Amino acid sequence: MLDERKTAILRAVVREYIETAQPVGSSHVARSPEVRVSSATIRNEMAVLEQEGYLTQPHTSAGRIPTDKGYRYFVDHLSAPGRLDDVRTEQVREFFTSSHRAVEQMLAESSRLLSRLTDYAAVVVGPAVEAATVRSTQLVGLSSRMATAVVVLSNGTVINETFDLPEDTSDARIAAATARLGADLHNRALSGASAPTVSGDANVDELCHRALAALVSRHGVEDTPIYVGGAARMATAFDAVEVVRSVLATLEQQYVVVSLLRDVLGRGLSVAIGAEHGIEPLAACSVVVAPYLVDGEPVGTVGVLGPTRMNYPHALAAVEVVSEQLSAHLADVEG
Amino acid sequence: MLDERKTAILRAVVREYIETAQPVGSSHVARSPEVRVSSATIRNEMAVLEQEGYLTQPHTSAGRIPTDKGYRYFVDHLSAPGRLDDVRTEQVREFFTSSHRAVEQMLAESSRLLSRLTDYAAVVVGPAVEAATVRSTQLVGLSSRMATAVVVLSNGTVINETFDLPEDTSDARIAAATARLGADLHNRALSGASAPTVSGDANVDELCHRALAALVSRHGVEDTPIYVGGAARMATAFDAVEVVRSVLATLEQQYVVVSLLRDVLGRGLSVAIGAEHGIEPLAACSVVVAPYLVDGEPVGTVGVLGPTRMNYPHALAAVEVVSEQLSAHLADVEG
DNA sequence: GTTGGCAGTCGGTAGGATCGAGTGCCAACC
DNA sequence: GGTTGGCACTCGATCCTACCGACTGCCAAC
Repeated sequence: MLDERKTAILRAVVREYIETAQPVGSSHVARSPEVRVSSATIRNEMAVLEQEGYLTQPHTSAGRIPTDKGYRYFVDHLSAPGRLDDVRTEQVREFFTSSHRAVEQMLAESSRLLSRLTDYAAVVVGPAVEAATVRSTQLVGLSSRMATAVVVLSNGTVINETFDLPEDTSDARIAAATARLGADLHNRALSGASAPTVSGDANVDELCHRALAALVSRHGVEDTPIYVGGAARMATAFDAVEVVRSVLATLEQQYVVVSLLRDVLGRGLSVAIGAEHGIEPLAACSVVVAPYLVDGEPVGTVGVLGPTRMNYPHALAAVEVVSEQLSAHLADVEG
Repeated sequence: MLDERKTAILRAVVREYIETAQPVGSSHVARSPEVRVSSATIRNEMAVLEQEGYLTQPHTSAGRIPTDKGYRYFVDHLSAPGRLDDVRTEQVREFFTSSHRAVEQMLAESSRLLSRLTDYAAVVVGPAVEAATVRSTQLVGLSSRMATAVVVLSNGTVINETFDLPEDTSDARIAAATARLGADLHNRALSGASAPTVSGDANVDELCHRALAALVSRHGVEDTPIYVGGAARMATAFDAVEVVRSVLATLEQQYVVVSLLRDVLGRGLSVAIGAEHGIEPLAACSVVVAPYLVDGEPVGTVGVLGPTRMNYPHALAAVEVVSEQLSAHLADVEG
């Protein structure tokens, strides 16, 4: 735990660095009104803060910048909760009252909204397939050889997969299989679904089996869809083109992002700073995430991805508001 | 039309510049085996090529780089058709024989494949909703207030939208509306669908009306989904971070990309170089596109987006192969 | 028409001087 | 003993200069 003066100095350094992206020196800190000692004293304190790992120097004779540990202390102890300004709050409210699209589109647009609010990239992870139950199942023949299986889940999402038809499949058999699957799956979780009970017709059984196999095998946790909004803003956040490239490349790997955001699903509004999340190409990034809830249960997450020197109070406020509003509007769907 | 010698020189300049990204001087061209004159002669010829707008100098005393017009002449007259090497061809074939996902996933993965093949960003525009007919319609109640409408189209894509339920909607009425919509829409194009014929039940009519309104209003040409693969590779193609940012920002604007790729839908395999496509933020980019066909009709497009100094023969070959394979595999669905 | 030669241009790089923001340390001070 | 002003020192950033080298355009000779 840091004493009051170190606290004030650390806070001033973090604030200043977030704003200017320049290493901050003792004289800058001395100008801050909440620090009432001379720059010499500040220098001494900053040296201590560096020894203890809260600050670092890019090179001798430069100012200090916060380390991951420094940012961590800042978000845990030094930053006020943070509120979204009225204009932005209004934006969010207006967005959610006017938007009435399918759940998938709503999530995609939420990610864009969150990105606009914060000027960082935003990520939304869709509701977990496992947690939802099946509301409706439908098999539709597309050609003599192929069909598609469509499932509507209780959370409002729709998943579909195509599969090959067995020989000699008639429309009647597809209808029969639809009915059978509907009965078997209704109000059950898709993930737990086993092979359907055997009917009299081998062809129908085979149909059910293939449809179910296609659906289950391709909609596990790793396959949960993600929606990335404002990826272009990463290019403004970092000036090293190589960092931009590797961050964007990582964002394209759906399963990495899903597992990253899923990790924090149970923790409520939270922050992962720099290397904390353990994904090496994103070591220069911080993530602010919050789950959105349906019936009090977390089912998915929204998050903001920015440089470690992101504006945490603002990002936290934005993520919180969006996750709340999203929860409220998804509750309409599920309620 | 250029004489043979100018042709050879222009070709050499384009090839060299594509490879090295450095302005190429007369002596470099002289080293090319297909040019059998001295560098002095080449200098004269290059001066003419510059006057005529095929080449330009970044500054005096630098080599020449091709202009958009120069690239245009190159792709129209100077480059061999281009074949994909065997390893890559095999990759494509393997990809398409092993991939049996829903149409949407197949398109998304195709964009990633194309990006891997070329090392540029790739874009796939989904099949036009207008061209497809309805195979199946289903309304599913999600809560007492909301329902979702799911439509399977003949091209294998599935679209869905949620809408508010009127008061006092029973499951029976939803079923009735499903049946009515199914009858009205079956084998028709969704875009041409008008309000369904009036039934005896006002609530059912209202249901049909709302479902149809939600579906039609949000699935026009502008709303066609796009799949962008390998956007991160734009960061490698350009070193100016500002260009990267504006290109990525443009790629996020779905309707811009859709209209860009739709423009060339009827033209077969084609190339838009630099400013030709008229989208200002993409002036530093070229696009190689080809439609994919179902029943001989173009329904969507695949394309590669790279810097104007992209490897056109290679990109053309890759786009062509992928569009062909995609057509063939979508034919399975629709056939 | 082609060519070798040559003067001239100009970006890029290397070396050197300077500047200034910032540090660590120390002696003096309260 | 904690705090402070002062001071020597460090080191990146900036600017200048010189220089190199890759070009070009032009011209006279072939």
